[in-house]
Amino acid sequence: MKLVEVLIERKAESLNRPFSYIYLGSKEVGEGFRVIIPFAHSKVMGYVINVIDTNKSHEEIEKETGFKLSEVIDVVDEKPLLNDELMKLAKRMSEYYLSPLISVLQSMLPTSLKPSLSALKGPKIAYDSYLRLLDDNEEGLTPKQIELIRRLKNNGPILKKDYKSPSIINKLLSLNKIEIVKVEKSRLEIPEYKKEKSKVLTSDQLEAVKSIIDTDKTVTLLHGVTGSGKTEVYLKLSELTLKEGKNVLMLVPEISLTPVMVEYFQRRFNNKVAILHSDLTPAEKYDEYRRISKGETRVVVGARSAIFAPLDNIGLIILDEEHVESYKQDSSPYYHAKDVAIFRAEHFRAKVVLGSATPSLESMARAQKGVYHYVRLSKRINNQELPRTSIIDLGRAYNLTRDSFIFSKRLIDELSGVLSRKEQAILLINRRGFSGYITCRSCGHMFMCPNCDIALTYHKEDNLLKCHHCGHVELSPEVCPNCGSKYLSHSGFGTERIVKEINKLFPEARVLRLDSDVGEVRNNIAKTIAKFSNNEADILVGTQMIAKGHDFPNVTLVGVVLADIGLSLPSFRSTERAFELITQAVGRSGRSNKEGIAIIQTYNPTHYAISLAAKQDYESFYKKEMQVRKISQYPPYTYLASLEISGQNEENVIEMVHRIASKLMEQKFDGVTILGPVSPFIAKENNTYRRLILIKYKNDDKIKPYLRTILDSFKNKSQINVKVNVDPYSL
DNA sequence: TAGACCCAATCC
DNA sequence: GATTGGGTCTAC
Repeated sequence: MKLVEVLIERKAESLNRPFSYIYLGSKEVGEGFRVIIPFAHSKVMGYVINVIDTNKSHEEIEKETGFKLSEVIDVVDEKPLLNDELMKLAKRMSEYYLSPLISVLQSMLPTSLKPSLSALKGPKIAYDSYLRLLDDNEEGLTPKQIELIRRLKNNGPILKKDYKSPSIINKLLSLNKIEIVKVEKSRLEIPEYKKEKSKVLTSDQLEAVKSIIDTDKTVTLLHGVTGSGKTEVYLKLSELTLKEGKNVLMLVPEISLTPVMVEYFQRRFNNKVAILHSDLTPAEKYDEYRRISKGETRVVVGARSAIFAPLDNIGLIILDEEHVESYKQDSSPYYHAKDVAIFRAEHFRAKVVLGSATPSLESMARAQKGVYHYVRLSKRINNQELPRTSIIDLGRAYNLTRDSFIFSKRLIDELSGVLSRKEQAILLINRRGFSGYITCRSCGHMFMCPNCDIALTYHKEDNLLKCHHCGHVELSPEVCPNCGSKYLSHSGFGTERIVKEINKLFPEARVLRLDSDVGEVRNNIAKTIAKFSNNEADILVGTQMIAKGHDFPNVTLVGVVLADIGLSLPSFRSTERAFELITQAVGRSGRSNKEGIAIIQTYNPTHYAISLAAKQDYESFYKKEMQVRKISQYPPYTYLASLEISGQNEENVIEMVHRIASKLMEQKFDGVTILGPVSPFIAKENNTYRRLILIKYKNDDKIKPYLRTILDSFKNKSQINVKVNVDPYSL
């Protein structure tokens, strides 16, 4: 008899422990197999983490453990889902991030292979059926049958669906003249490109490649200004890695950047590329995952979750635009793709390359300390000039006209210049929605989400108020429900408002809009970007997603419509984020032989994040911001973790968070500071109340195990949930 | 007094 | 996280 220990698919800390079952069947089971089991009045999927063979009887085991044991209903898999390396990785992540192992596994695997009952409804292997010749003896056959036999003889197997007459196929099948062969097919179509020879590198690029190859450090920070040709360095390094017989994992920060990167790799390396990101359909993702784990592909390109690609024998992992926050998953299981990359690289003795024009302070600090190897690319290819940049102070009346509240005189002038020269412009804003929030001008009433503690956002397109956190939707009101006034203020502005403003000022201009609302529909991002690249529009209006990576040669004007948004967000990273966004946006302008300019509109023209971004002066910003971090003792001077307590009952949550905070403070760990309890940015979401405790620490060897014991102490409390976010980005 | 509704307990 | 069952509320 087998005693099977399984993790349950539910991702609550109170269920983060193995449950034991009896297995009497004859199928193979072991670590990494999924099983279907009864659990608390329902059926669930379990993930086996241990199997014990025993001679003891059912009753004896129950007496020993004190549990009533149920039987495994069925074993789902024929072999373990993950190889040794990935299983060890999952365990290491679960320890480092203090996240339940089951939720790490859930996010590592494609939907259809997750340990979850719903996965069973997911896609299966797809096949193409081919007709293959067995016997070419034509005796006694009709002319039509002979025709098919000869076609197969001359051309080899053909797709069954390409041959229209099933009766002839069936006849020949029954005569054993032909057979049907099933071949696995991939449902993701990756376009083919003409193969290209590798480019001749500049001396800077060559030196960078050489230095990365030579270093004995695992991680290299490749710090290259925008337009310095980092991509060519990636490609050269990949070429060398592949030559050595090792494989390459290439990460990009946004799904929308994958097609471009895939094209680069396809042109160089001939159909060896697989794609992995969360916008593939479940079937496509399943096929790519299988293709990779069978070793049919040697390069994987994708966004954050591609870091879990079941690629073996990895020699090189590249994170392009390493500073981008989307590499950090800020929901359970919390992980940063950079850390996972390093974990995997250590296992394979592979190299990690972090590329950026504006490295995160954390990475730069590590490079300066010598933890990472540091390589600088300081020249733009072809010695292109950086765009001329102007900061426009929106607080000065003389910068504005009566025609527009949003665009300054200067920006309007530059836009009309771009339009008349048939060039292109990008306008950037970092918030979505038509206007931020609606308020009543008479009584100040705010329209709030009934489930969450945040304001509803007004969407012009469908005239609805939407909650961006729980999905609550309501009709946009005509009058204030509080005082009956019909004067409602639509304040703030987003991409929709800007598009409307352009339509008013330049009715003839062709405008495209790109933000996460547009991007929700599959492929829309790629389509919009392709249209803009093809000069099918004059102006592209978008949120941060257009600031990164894309190379639009005809763009000569970049406008940051309101640089201040983001500066005042309640996060110690907001200044860094604003600096990066503006720097990257400015770098989009003038990427070919035409001169580019950038206009930054702001109410804070003297803020160092804005003035230094305008000058593209990373070094000064780094120094300045590091001082700020040092004074306030934030990363990279300390590590940060947040402990979240949540539950339906607000009073219980508050009482519990205070109890834990004082317990933590009593410990008086060396180099550990406890902050809070604090209310998070969103203190109520979906009728669940949340409170946070922030923990700053210099090293984790005392505090992490202690946090583990706190989590463990909640294993029999289900009204209150606890989570720890290690290295959090949003609070 | 049945059905609706809420909450806490339990899960091997 | 899902289900259950028991307690309380509520409408006729």
